[in-house]
Amino acid sequence: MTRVLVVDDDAQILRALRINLAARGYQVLTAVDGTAALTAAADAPPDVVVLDLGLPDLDGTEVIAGLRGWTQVPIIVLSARTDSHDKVDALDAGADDYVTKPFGMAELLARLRAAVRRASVGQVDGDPVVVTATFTVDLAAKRVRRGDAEVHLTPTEWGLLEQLVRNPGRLVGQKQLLREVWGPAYTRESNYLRVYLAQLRRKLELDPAHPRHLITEPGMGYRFEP
Amino acid sequence: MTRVLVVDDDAQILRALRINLAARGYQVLTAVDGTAALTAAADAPPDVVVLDLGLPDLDGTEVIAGLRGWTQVPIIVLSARTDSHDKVDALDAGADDYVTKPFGMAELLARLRAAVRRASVGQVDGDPVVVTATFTVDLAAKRVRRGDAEVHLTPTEWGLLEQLVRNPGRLVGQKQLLREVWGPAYTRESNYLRVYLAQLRRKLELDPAHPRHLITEPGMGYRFEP
DNA sequence: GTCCGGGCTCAGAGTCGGCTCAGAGTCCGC
DNA sequence: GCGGACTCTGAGCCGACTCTGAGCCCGGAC
Repeated sequence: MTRVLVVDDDAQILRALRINLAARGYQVLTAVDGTAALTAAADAPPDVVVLDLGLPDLDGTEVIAGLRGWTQVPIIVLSARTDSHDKVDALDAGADDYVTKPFGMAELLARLRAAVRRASVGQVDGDPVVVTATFTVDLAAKRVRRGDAEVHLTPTEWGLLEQLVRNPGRLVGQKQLLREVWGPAYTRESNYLRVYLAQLRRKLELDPAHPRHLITEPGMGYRFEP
Repeated sequence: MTRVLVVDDDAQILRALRINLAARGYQVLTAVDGTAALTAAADAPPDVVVLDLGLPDLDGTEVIAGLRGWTQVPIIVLSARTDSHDKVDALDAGADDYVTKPFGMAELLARLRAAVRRASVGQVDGDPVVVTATFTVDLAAKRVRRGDAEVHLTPTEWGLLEQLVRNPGRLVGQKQLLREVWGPAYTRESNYLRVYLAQLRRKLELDPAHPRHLITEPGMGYRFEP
């Protein structure tokens, strides 16, 4: 469960955030001033901090600095100040995001999700890959593996596969494929597609005669089925 | 140098951003529509993307999804829409931040700094020394050892090796290598690559004719295999 | 049943990209 | 001004990739 530390001296806002966050399955911790926030965070490190800038005891940037001294937890700043100077200060002090009051709850929640997602992807280091039952495609590294073995693809084969994999489950038209891989002058050479799709299937499919992931849609185009 | 890809169909904004970013030491790449943005990013991966939502060809969330399919690069969305619904959609699609037009340049720059800082903390991992079976590369000290002996590299050789070693296991395109080592005017001189890769292999590989770490991907680029 | 169009497979020809080597040009330090 | 290192260029060779054409299969139309 994701733990959110909400820091605000306004009981109204605290209440509203507590209810909304709890309803969405977050575990909510609260603090009403800067020192309480710092001790609470040190006590039980949260996954994300929502921090109001107008605290009674400490300046907002001090709280941010206090947290940043030892943790990279995402910090979303709330503030009534719309002055760009305040925003710049808070962000440069180490905040991740800055939302001005009055704020929409939907937007705040979306920014919260974005911050948490970002923090969590940073932990797993691997490249994002598309996986099927028989092969895996690493779009960033431009690599394809089938089981343990690396599969070598030619530029054309890779271009074709990339187009299909970038639209998982969706039908990609013949013209579109031809345009993206061969260029706009080749949109009628649909036989190229047949030849190279056959090669891809031979390299990637378990049973090339009955493909399960690189599907032909007769007369229309092709589809990659994850 | 931090590379920023700015995507906007408004020439005014493109110009303003280019000037402001370049003045602060960023390297600026631009694209005027979604497909150009996706190919530009695949061609030369930027460190951060500034993306306008109102593009002529693709929907903003499609561009975000297209990037998120293979990279975790920070995406800052620009938009004239203030509707919270749009913000939620963009953030949930994978954007990192959402700035509404008209925006203050100081604020945008601060959010940009925040996004880049965040992305860079995860990367610092470990020592800047890359080790393979036959040689070791110390990126910080700019030294290469092969067994006990120090190997001397010329500036060009080093630039090439550095690019490859900084992307271990990943394919680095010919254009990208040429741009990074020789400059943007040389992106077609792929014979340079052959000559210098051959030299590197002669200096570093056990069997230069059958390289195990500096791999050619015909028609696409080269790959460093740790 | 026959015809026809779209799709699959296979094999061969031509081209293109990649490797190697050697030599000329250029830049820098002494 | 000289020497040496570095960078660039060109030629020959080779292998791989791309394209093309022919034959075959399948399903639908007549």
